[in-house]
Amino acid sequence: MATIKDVAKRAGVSISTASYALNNQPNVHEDTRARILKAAEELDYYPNANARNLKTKKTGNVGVFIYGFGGPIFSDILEGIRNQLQKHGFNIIVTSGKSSSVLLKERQVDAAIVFDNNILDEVLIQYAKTSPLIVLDRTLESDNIYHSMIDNEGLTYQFIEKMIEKGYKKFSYLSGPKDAYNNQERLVGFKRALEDHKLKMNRFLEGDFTIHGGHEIGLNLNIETGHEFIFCANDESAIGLIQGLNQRGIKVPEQLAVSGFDGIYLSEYIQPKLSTIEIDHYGWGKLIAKFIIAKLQKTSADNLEHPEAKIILRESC
Amino acid sequence: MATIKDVAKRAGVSISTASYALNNQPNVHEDTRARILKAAEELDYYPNANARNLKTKKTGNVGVFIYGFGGPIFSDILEGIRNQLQKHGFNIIVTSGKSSSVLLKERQVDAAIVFDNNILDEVLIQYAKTSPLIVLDRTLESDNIYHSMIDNEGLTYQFIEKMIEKGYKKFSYLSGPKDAYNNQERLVGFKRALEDHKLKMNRFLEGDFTIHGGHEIGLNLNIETGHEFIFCANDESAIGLIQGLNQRGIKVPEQLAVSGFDGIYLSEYIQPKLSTIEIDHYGWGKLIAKFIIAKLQKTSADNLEHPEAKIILRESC
DNA sequence: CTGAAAGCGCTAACAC
DNA sequence: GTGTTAGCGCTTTCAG
Repeated sequence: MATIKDVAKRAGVSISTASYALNNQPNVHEDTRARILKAAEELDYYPNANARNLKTKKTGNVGVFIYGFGGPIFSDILEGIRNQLQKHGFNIIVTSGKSSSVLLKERQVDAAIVFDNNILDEVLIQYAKTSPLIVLDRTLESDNIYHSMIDNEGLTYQFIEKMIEKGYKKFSYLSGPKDAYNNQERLVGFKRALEDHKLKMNRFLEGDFTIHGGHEIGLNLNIETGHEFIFCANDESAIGLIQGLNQRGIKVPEQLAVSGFDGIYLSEYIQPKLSTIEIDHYGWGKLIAKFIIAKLQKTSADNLEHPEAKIILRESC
Repeated sequence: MATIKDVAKRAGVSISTASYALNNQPNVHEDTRARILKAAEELDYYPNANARNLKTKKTGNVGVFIYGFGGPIFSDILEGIRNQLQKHGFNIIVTSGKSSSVLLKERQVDAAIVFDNNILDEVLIQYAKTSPLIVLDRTLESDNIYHSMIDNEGLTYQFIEKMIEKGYKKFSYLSGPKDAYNNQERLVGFKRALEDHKLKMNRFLEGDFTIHGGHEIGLNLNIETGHEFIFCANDESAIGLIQGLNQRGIKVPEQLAVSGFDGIYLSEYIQPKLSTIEIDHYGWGKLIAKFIIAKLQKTSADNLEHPEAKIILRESC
């Protein structure tokens, strides 16, 4: 690999002049600059990131740490983040699992966006001592740590209230994993809405946020008398549930009403089309990235906003 | 941030001794080692990756470069790759878009796995001059570049042949984007199978690999007389197609047979269940990662295999 | 078993 | 406009 030294030698200048030219600094004679650039070109020179980063204490990378590569949610958020980041010359690096803590500890990224419960608080706090950090799935108060979260509780509350107005009376909850932050908050909103309207939860169905989990339940659920409304903690569960019900010939929403949460792409393509609480994930990603960029460039101190959401009533309830 | 110098000072040893201790080298007295480790602990010391990488010319990172974060395929492959990589102490870094070329050029990763048509051949060739590279979506012959690909053509051929044996005679093709490698190869296999059995393609439907694209077609397709078989270039198209057809009350497979390609999770959860060519994406990812690890550790020179696949006949044809 | 010192490739004062 | 040089934080010879 050619180094800046090679370029300098070939162009017949000193290393520093080469560096200046290569970094588009002024104060380099045009002819010299041209010679240097040409030499770099000929040698297939590309700066060594480690050396540069070591010196400048910056990497130009922003890390996104997620708990898994799967799922329709992350892909939208990631695309939103990427879009903004790359517009401003930052690289997006996404990782998951053990690698996350390593990259964080080694500071391989200038800023971090975290959506992974498995990363320890202390790792985050330590990281935030020097670099901005955004957490999306926990409340962790510390300097340099910022939050942006879905208003799970409020949105669920609103939604259930709307359904009550619509005449539903018998509400059940199909949950996500017990330890999932989103699930917990949604459940709180759900319960609170019912309480405030003097209703109580009909039954609690334990799911896992997956289509598979919902499907199993749909296949085996005993259908009660009285028009039941199953609020699913996310769209995937709801989709699986509906598929299972469909297979048994149970009509949604006629015999059983169902709704989801997230507003994933698929929710429009099932039958009946899923009613849900739609989160603007792509926009959320952009929002987050914009904030990070501002922080890194110290341009401003905007507030980090929360993602936009709206209730979408389609056919399933 | 504490550096190794701080640790050494606090432990009352030289920098080199500190380095040895921190890197679990032998030849350090246990007491000294303990003192150093304690100092490191107290100072929240963590090695600076850039300095280390600059010196060792290694990063411990393997990059995966994909054309987008969406889609059910990548998530499985990525999980497979991650699983293996992390088992062996490597980090997975995934990125997309402009960042890909940057990370590649700057050699921020010790090895690369590429599944993104947008990255230029020359960038890859340049990268491969020093580091192993696996391409999954193009044929690019060069030193240090390895391939692992789905046998798109062969599998499609086999599948169609099987369907011909089953009695189908009228085959149409629902494509992916024209420029997608996978799509092209599948089409070749499709046509060849028909030719070899003296049949010709009934019609060519232009899709885009998405549920949405398939759905539009399903909604608008004019149903011909004679039992038509629509081979979809991927599962998502097929799923969309079936949903569109369902909405119009057209029965699959009774009135129209459909099949997909990929074997995504969802394909089991639609009605009718989708018949498809299932690729073991997770296993593929593991395979790829294993090969990379061997290369990086120079353990062996295994051949890089191709992903496993099998034909899954469910209900849609 | 421990320390001194060179050097990885680059940036950025500082001098001229 | 250009060159000299220190030094980022670390690993690793080489001496002792």
